[in-house]
Amino acid sequence: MPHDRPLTTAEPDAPAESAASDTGADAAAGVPSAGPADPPRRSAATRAAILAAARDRFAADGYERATIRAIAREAGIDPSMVMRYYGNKAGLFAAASEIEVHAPDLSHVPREEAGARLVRHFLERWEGDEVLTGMLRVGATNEAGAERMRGVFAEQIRPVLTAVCPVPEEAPKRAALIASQILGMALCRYVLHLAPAVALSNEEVIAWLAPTIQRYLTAEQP
Amino acid sequence: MPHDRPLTTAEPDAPAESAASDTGADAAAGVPSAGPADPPRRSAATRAAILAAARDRFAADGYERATIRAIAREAGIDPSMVMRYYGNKAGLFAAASEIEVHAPDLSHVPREEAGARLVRHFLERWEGDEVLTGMLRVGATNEAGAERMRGVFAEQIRPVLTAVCPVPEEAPKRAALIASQILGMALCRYVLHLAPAVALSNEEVIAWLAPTIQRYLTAEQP
DNA sequence: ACTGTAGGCCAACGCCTGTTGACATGCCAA
DNA sequence: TTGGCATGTCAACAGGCGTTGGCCTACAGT
Repeated sequence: MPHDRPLTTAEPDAPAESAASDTGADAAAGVPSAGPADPPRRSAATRAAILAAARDRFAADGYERATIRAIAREAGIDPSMVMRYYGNKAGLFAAASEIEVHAPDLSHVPREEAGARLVRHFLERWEGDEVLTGMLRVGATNEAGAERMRGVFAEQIRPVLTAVCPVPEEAPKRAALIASQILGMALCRYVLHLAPAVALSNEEVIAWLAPTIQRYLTAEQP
Repeated sequence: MPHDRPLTTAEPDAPAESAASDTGADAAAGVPSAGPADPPRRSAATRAAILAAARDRFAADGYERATIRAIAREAGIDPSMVMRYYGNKAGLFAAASEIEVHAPDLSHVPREEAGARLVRHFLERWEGDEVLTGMLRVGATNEAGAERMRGVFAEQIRPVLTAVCPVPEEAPKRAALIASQILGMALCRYVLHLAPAVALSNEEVIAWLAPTIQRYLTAEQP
């Protein structure tokens, strides 16, 4: 049963070079010139096109239904190019699923406004970037997607809350509670399309959820 | 692109009979003898085995990765039997994904205990039946799965809350809020396996979530 | 005892998938 | 000018998928 290891091998050999030649692999990661004197690779545009198409297809179709052929077609290149630049499908996903949540700095926000601030930020974030919805989709079915979401939680959400948490040891627990409410609302609105959840206005969502988040963040443990 | 209509055709021709002979199709739905004088079909055991295996595979692997061949293997029969009894993969999924949430009757529960009661019920429900986790998984990626979850919400969750809602018109909105928190926690604990969410004891979850649910249920609109 | 039919298996179909290797092209340095 | 190498295309591979139709077996009604 080869599908028992969906793509847990993504990290080890993700940016695999088929030939030992690809020195400019980081160009696609957002750092155009990090090496000592690397020539601006002509393939940068293609890499970016592949990555954009991959994000699009993964977000819309999930991991399994998003095919390399469809991604290549959308990027306007041959499927074999995807393999050359990203090794295999798992490697492509690993590269395409790097997401930035831009959690707001709460240390200069009045304590009692933190909840509303958080909810509003994530609401806007979610509606402005369908990749987040896609990650939720993939994270539910695919182990690598789930791992990516755990990473985002640990590296981007938890630290922000730890900074404002009176008792830092409680931060992970409180962060998980907050994540559960925010992800749950995103799931109902943007993935499941639950009618009453979709019908809520953004301001309604904020008004209802902010006190919840506020309590998870600052109330003493029950 | 044939995968643009994943299985929205599930409902129309789900229990398709290949030959016009299968009069006992409802036997698998839990009603062993509903017809006037139907002979107890010998195939009932096979149908049940297929259904059990299908629930298992769909829940563990999601819709796309759960293959008919694997389901048949687990049920100990030939893949073609699945087609005979359930028409196609979409029909099998439609039959296998009928879930009963058994939402508790809240009309005889003290108003202020309703939140805790709900959280406890769903927590136990979720831990006792991995099919619920599977539905969450499938609902995130697959349109038919999402439709099924919307159905469960509309037919099993909303009515229970409408019965105890002071202003019945607000019931859908409040039900959606409650669903967002409960599904969100289930997502973090049982699907994403977010470490701090998994680490929470059931009593902790209840203590934290009950006031939230209670407020969504009974507080006046903000 | 005979026969119709439901239950079940087997082998194959056409299609799509991820992945690979051979081959063309064009840029850049020597 | 000539070589090497990055870029890219094409065609094919092996395998898995959902699905189909034919064939065998055994039970039930007459």
